[in-house]
Formats: sequence, C-alpha cells, structure tokens
Amino acid sequence: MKLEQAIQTSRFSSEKHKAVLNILYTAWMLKTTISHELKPFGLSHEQYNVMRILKGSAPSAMRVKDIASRMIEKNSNIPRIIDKLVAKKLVKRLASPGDNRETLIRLTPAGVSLLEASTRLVQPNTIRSLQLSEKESLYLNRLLDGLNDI
Amino acid sequence: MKLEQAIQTSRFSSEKHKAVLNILYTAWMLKTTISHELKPFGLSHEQYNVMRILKGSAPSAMRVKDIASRMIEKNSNIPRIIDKLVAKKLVKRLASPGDNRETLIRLTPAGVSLLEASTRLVQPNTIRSLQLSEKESLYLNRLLDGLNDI
DNA sequence: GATAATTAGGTGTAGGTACATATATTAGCA
DNA sequence: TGCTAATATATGTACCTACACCTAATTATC
Repeated sequence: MKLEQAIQTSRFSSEKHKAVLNILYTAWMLKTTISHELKPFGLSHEQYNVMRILKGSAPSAMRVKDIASRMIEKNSNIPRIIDKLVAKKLVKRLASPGDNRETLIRLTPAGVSLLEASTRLVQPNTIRSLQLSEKESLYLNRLLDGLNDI
Repeated sequence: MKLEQAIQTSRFSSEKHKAVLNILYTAWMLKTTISHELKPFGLSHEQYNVMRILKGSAPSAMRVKDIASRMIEKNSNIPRIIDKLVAKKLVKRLASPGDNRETLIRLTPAGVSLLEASTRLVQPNTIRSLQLSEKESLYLNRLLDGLNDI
C-alpha cells in the first residue's frame, strides 16, 4: 500500500517531508512483517536480532556491550532482552575470564536450532516483502548512505 | 553515520538485505531526532503526531478511529495516547452527538499553542536532518511507493 | 599504592507497541 | 420487535524503548 493510502492524506509540504514519512512507514511495514514471521517461534524482533548477532560471532561468546554496538536501535536495553532469552534457555550468561565487570553471552544448542529454523522462514519472507530489484536496492542504499553520512 | 559504521558490519547477503537494514536504521535516526526536539516540550513523538492530526481537521473534532487511520504506526494505542494528552489538558474528549459509542477529540487552546511552538522547531530540524535534495527525495519516494504498492 | 575517574552491566520508571479481550452502543434482519 | 452481528472505544498484559541512575570492577593519576 502506498503512503498516501496508508495515512489517508496526500498533502505534504515537500518531497523531503514526504520522504521522512515514507521511510517511517516503510520501516514500520518491515518490522511488522518480521514480527509476524517470528510469532510462531515465540520470539520478538529484538530477541531475534540479538540471537542473529550472537550467531555472527559463534562459537565464541560476546560481551553485552558488543551486542549493543551492532543493534540497529541503539537504545535497546540489551540486558533485559537477554533476561528473556536466558529464561527460555536460548542463551547463557558466562563469567568473563579477564574482566569481572563483563558478562559474556553465548547461544545454547537450543538457541542455535531455533535461530536456524526461524531464519529459514523470516529471511526469505522479509526480503520478498521488499518489492525492489537489486539495482533499485543499490540506488536506495546510495541515497540512504549519503543521507546518513552527515 | 553510514549503516556499516552504525552496526559495525559490512557483510550483507544482498543489496536488498542491506536496504532492509538501511531503512530500519534511517527510520530510527529520524525518530530519535524528532523525539529529541520534542523533549523540551514534554511531548513524545506519538503524542505530537496525534496533535498534528487533530490540527489537520481543526476546528472540528475527530473520532478516535479517524485519528488511528492517519497514524503511520497502525497499532498505536490511540486511547492511551489521548489519556496522556487529556491529563496535560492539551486535548479534550467530547461526546458524539450522533453515536454514543464514539468519542470526539479536540485540541484545547493550550494544545494549539504548544503544537505551534513545537512545530516551529521540530519541522525544520527534522527536514534538515534528512540530507537529501528535493530531487533525491522524489526518487526515494518513487522507490518506496513502488515498494509499498504490493 | 590509595583515591578518583571510567567502564560494564543491571535496575527503575514513564511511555509505546501489539494484540487479545471487554463493554457499550448501534445496525441488520428474520 | 427482538435477537444477533458489527462497531467504537477502552482495558489488560507482555514486551520494548528511552533514559536516568546505581553498583561493582577496573584503569588512571598522582
């Protein structure tokens, strides 16, 4: 659905103003799609992101602060997301050998399995929901990279 | 800041995959900018959006359901956002003359003033934070409109 | 080597999202 | 007319963000 239909208006003060709303709306659509796919696995979007990040450095464990630095939404409260994952036995907290302030986090075998099963569904469906060719995606990325390179 | 720096990685399985993350990241940046501007006014991003929507149909009041249909994030819980605005005396709940199921919402004079004052700051700073020309914005909108026109 | 500054992680609180459910009211229709 | 379905809003709950603040541990500085 186009932005105009989604928010029932076609009055924008400029193309830039419309672009702001369009980015916010598209992000909401993507998040909704991802969350919907994850629901059967009992995972929230954020829990899934933390697990994906852990997978990226597996089999070695990661510090909480390094997980945080890879999150898209920088104000996510990682300790509390980890609490939820620990309660479901999908990750484990370990003591850090070198620094007692740190906590190391590692996926459990159950976590690895659930992540793989959910990724098989989530990844292709999210990609498919984005109706852009690779070439269009490249152009979009160039626009947004310039935008963010303030 | 570019996406790669923001999430400390440059491995993406495709341009489309990167585009998904780029849209999510850019939306987060925009929301953060807007929320930061609104903080001195004691308003959240969502409270501000509801007030902007009400302003659009002022001086006539709006039904809760019509406010909801104009929100970007469709699952926002409008009654509770209105609760907060009522508590701050920025909007008023009125009985609907024709249908007792409905509640009509109208900005108070205090609400109008606060909205005008905050918009004077928020609008230009948000637009400015988006580093795109009008022409680039137009192209971005075309890409995203196609994307959403599933 | 003692003390201050910094760092890592966790907690408290206010506000939001997502979604199921409740309540009241109106509309539809046999 | 009277019963059912649909509608409009509100509420309950689990999880999340944003951000201030706290504690313990480590590093820096003198």
